[in-house]
Amino acid sequence: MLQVNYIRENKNLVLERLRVKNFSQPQLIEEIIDLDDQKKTLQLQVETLQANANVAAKQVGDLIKKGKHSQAEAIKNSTIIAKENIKNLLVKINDTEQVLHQKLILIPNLPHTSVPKGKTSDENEVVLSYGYTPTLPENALPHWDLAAKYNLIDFELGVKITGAGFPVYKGKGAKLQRALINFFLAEAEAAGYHELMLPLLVNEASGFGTGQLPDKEGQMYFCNTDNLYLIPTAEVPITNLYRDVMVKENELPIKNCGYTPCFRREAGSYGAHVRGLNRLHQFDKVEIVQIAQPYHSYEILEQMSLHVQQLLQKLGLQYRVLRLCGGDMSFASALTYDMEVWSAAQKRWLEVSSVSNFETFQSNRLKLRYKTTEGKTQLAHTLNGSALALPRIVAAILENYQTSNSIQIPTCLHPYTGFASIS
RNA sequence: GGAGAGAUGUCAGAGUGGUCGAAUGAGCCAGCUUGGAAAGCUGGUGUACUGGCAACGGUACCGAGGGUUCGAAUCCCUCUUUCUCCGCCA
Repeated sequence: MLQVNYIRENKNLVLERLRVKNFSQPQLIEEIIDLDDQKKTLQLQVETLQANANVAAKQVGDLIKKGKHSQAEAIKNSTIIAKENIKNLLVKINDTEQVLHQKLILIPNLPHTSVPKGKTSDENEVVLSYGYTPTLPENALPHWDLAAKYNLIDFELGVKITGAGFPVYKGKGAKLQRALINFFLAEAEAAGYHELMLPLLVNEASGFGTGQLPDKEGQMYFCNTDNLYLIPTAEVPITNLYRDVMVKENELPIKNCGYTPCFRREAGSYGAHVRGLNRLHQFDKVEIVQIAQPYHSYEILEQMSLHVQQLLQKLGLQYRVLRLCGGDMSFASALTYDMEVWSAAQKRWLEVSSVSNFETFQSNRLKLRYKTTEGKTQLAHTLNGSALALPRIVAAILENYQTSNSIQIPTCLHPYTGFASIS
């Protein structure tokens, strides 16, 4: 959520930046400023009345103490009208604020100046490519066939007990999952992240704090009886740990990480491109999250991007880094890098990580602030990234490391799997 | 799930319907003191919105939301949450 005062003071810049994100309702900016003006006028009125009422109430107290009851009664009567006015004005202010808020939360975050213009993922900018395309054996298989061939993942069993998109990992397939999680967590810890184990269900305030609500309500599973949402990413519980929190500047940057399953409804996405592990309703992910001073956040974004890239390098996967264009970025992000690995048998890029700087967009909703060493309070910047999401990594490992009769496990995982190949 | 007791500032912890943004203590910051430190002394020390060029003001906030009242931290209602006891349970 943007700050009203920022919008007011930088109206033209805001409008220009929103064009990069292809924002379709620029008139909202003017409406927001108008509503804020109205609110201020009303607030000034009501506060004047309240100040008078406070004085009057004090006078009544004094007069009663001095035994001047008739004078006290006179003042009492005179305040009754003012009270009515205050009440009405407060209702008006509340209404205005609500309309203002409703409009404000429709404004996406402003993209960073380096964000390319563009409407679709075709216009994302390839920042760098790394690694070589592996040479596969003649009869190379896509990962879903490999998963069946080596009895690693059972998609049909998942359909039976839950539904499509909830695979059952078996034997070495399950162990590979556990190994990847441990590898990712160990790497995150080595990079200075503090490990957390988190609730998988969150309340509405948390969903709002990180921007999933109201924007992506339909993407989250919802437990009606208890009013809780299943988390679509560990970003939600981790970042919301700092909702309504004031941190000290010398504590920054705060680096947290956590492994969680992630639940996404992915309503309306079916077909060949979501086959196998390409898109799931439940998947595992290690997330890294940082809270930083505004003047450090872009440097930190690069560090986080590097951290993710190093994971991919250690896994020996060919990847590329994209800077998302305005049209492909998320609502809340100011700058996002997507990492994609090459899925050699499917012959396509798979997104395995997304690293974003939200600047103050989340922290304004969260009321996550820090006190500078000079004693000023200001909103912190929040950043997060997947490091990494498992299913597509597994897909790429299975496909890229296949031989005609086995799958070789990347060396960095051997200490975690306890085996070097699957056959 | 049932019964009871709580929720006050950074923390601990007072608080009679008016003099309460809130005692007291600790912490923290600054100054004095000191060769330096500790102790001691003095002063300061919440957040949000808002008026004003500023100096300096105003309003709101005692878990959240309503209500009673001229006036609410204090009384009433609802909710959230913590603790204790009982029940159930991995």
